[in-house]
Amino acid sequence: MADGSLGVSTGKGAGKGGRTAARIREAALELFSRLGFERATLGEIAAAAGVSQANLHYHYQDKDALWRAAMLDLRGVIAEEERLLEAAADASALTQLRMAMRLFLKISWKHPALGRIVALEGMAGGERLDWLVDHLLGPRNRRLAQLVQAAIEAGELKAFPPEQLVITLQAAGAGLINLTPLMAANFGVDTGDPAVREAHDSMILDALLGGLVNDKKR
Amino acid sequence: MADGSLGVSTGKGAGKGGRTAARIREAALELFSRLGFERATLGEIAAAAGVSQANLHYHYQDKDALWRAAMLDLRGVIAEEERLLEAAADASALTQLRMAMRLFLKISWKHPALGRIVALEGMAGGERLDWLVDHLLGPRNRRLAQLVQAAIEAGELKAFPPEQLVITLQAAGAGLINLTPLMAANFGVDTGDPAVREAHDSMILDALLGGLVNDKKR
DNA sequence: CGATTTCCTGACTTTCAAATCAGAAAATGC
DNA sequence: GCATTTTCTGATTTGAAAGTCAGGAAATCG
Repeated sequence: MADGSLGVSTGKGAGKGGRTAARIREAALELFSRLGFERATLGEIAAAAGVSQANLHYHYQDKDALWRAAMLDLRGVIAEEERLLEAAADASALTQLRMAMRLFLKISWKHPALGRIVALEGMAGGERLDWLVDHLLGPRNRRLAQLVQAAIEAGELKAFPPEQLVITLQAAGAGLINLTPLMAANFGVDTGDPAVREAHDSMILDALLGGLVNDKKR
Repeated sequence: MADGSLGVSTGKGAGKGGRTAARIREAALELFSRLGFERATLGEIAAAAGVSQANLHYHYQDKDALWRAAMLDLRGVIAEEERLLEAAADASALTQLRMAMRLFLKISWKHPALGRIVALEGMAGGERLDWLVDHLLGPRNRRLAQLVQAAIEAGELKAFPPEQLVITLQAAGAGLINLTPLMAANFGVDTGDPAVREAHDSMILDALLGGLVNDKKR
């Protein structure tokens, strides 16, 4: 049964096969998100996963299907974020927003593929972006925009267009993480260094987000 | 044959040949920066430029050479930025930095290809990124980092790692511009709208950069 | 155990884009 | 005008990656 049925174990003897499919998706996610859809070849993905190239076609019909399956693995990441945020639904909008930003940074360091995919496909447009908006990004972004809107209405945040603010905060937060190769090539800075990461997070939280807050509330 | 309509060049003398090559580079820059090197095909570029695919190989040896030639067209953009900044070399570091940010936004709206290229190749790494750092990005980024360093030493800016701040400000400033297709797909927002652009620029300048400045200087 | 299904691979075919080439068209020079 | 060079194109070749397939290995089941 080569239907490429998402990581969830189907019970019975899916032990080995499911793991192989998962390894393939992991390798695919890494390469797709770093290089983009066309630049990442099935040969590379197969090699990274330690399987034959033909095996990719056993588990997934074609390259597009593999791409979608790999992207769906990120749904768990988004869901976890949502779960944690809902636990704080009672706090002020600004507090929730700060928490969302912290979560976003944490997730971006742990799963850099998500931010890279947004950047890659968000610039290119087309069918894959539409698919991502439908299946992964749309609800999350709209929810965050509502949160920003609420913070503005509560007078806690300067009045900028919520959609633009959401996207810009994400771009600012994920920028350095996405641009790890540039940091290395241009400055010799290693973003794997915990000191770099901490400096980055406090820069985003203290400085950037701080600048958006209404002075009277600071 | 095809539709050789483009024949009549308005320019005189050596106008035609140079103009054709320039049109090819323009089309190449747009497509390379939006889609990335491999996703952009020579066929598309040729069609966008209104010439045959073989013509691309007449003016440029191969796809790589065309890519580099298209990138070099951006040197003029960088040089212009540098020229304007040098005119204000006497102002305080913070003033220069604000000016640099304004310039960066203006340039990013006018030449969105530059920001997209940084994002695309800066994420992927590899030979093309190294080439870009050597020929286009390196000096500019290091100069900006020095400016930030000076502003910090003058006590005008909070003390964050200059390289990280430079990259993050660029990511924040170009984020929405790069992600124009995402803004359209996810929110139906058209970044061509002047109102959107103005709101974005003031958001970046007032809020984000404002947040980085030392309170005592505000 | 043998039978059956699931999983996986090497070898092959197809497809598509990059690169080449011979020569036509247009510009330039005499 | 004719000759020469430059510019450009259609047709073709080349190469690399996607996709197919027959069958082998391994797990599962009676």
